[in-house]
Amino acid sequence: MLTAADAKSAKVRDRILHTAYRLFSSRGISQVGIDTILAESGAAKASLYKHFKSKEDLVLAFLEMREDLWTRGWLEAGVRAASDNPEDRLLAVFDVFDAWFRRRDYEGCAFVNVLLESEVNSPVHRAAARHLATIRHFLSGLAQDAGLERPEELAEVWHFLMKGAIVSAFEGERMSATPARDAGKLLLASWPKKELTSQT
Amino acid sequence: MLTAADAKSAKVRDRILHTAYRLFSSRGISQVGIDTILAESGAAKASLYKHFKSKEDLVLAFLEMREDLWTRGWLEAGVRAASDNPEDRLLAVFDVFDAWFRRRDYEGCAFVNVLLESEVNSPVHRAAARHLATIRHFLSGLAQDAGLERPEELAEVWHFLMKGAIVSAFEGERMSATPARDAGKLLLASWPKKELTSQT
DNA sequence: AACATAATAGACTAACCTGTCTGTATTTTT
DNA sequence: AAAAATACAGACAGGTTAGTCTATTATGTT
Repeated sequence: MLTAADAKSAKVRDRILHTAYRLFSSRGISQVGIDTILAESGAAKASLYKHFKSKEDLVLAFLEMREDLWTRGWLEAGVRAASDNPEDRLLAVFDVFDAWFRRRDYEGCAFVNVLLESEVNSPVHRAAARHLATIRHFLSGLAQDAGLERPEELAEVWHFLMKGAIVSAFEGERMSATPARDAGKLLLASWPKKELTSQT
Repeated sequence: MLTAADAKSAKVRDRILHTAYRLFSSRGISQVGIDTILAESGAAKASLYKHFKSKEDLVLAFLEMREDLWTRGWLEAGVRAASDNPEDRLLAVFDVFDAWFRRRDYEGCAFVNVLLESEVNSPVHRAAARHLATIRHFLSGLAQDAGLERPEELAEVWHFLMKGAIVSAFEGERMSATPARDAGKLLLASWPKKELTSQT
């Protein structure tokens, strides 16, 4: 049963997690201390350690939230809204990225950032890799729908272009979505397509 | 005049820098403390701060050294040794990467790592971006030699594939050089080439 | 041999970090 | 209204960090 006390407790957890989300996204994990999160969320230390057993646990929750909000709620939704055609949807990734890179508060891809700053094979590192695989899974679905051969290999290569453009944008090259999109178009044009076995 | 005292002084500086190089390369900047570098190099704290005015200064020296050893001494040299043909040299980047990714001590690209873990617009961040631009400059030279149109755009896209493969390898996908190379080959095949204005 | 230079060793400051624990106020349940 | 659960505030422990400073030792120069 869901009591009013539980609801309030969840509220504090949310406040902490949302503050952590904002701070971790923009400054990275190791650059944000527990105390900062507590100060900005107005929560007490005991509350944090009631809802999360450690900072690492909070980071894992942040990554989950990032997948919800960024991967699914923003990237996938934006791509699906852009077109009904699977090939166009693949290209639309870079249109969505273009708007992202131009944001003044552009902060790079949290999954890549966390992956590179965490210790190899640590739970956080593995989680970041898992969330990146989720993105590739979405891409290979699009490639499959587009009737492309070796959809998983295309997804991998597509992800190379995405990650490369993300890093370049972080270098200050905020227009990098355009050449990435163009390269993607060239690739798609020469990528082998499956024969249709039946027609309507 | 170069005295023997200067030579000894330079020796200590080198010992510190080489140790910093090894540690920064494998663990990143913020995960390596001054004390660790001193302990492993057997140098004294005063010696470090005699030769480098701060940790940031040491990091900048590390990045310079990384360009010498990694970019020029390893990547560029390896690519040039692989072939005389400019297009083949572009593809050879991924052959060199393939061996790199398979190393047990593969530690990712130090420039990308440092770029992502340093504060935007800080001296270290800008230096990392500068060293990445050096790599692109090398690539666009190859593209130019290959007679490709818009050599700088090809270099940018090529760098996307490289950085994407580097990050993927860090996720654990140690075979990522192969699809990157294949995608590069496809791209090269459809990339426009300059008309020859004269022939021998 | 005397002097100068530079290295080593390590104490120390002041600031940060994560995580525990104590006490108090607030709110919810009974 | 009493009891239980939770949040808040903050002290505290035990660790790390970058950088300064003081001695002492070793080496090179004159």
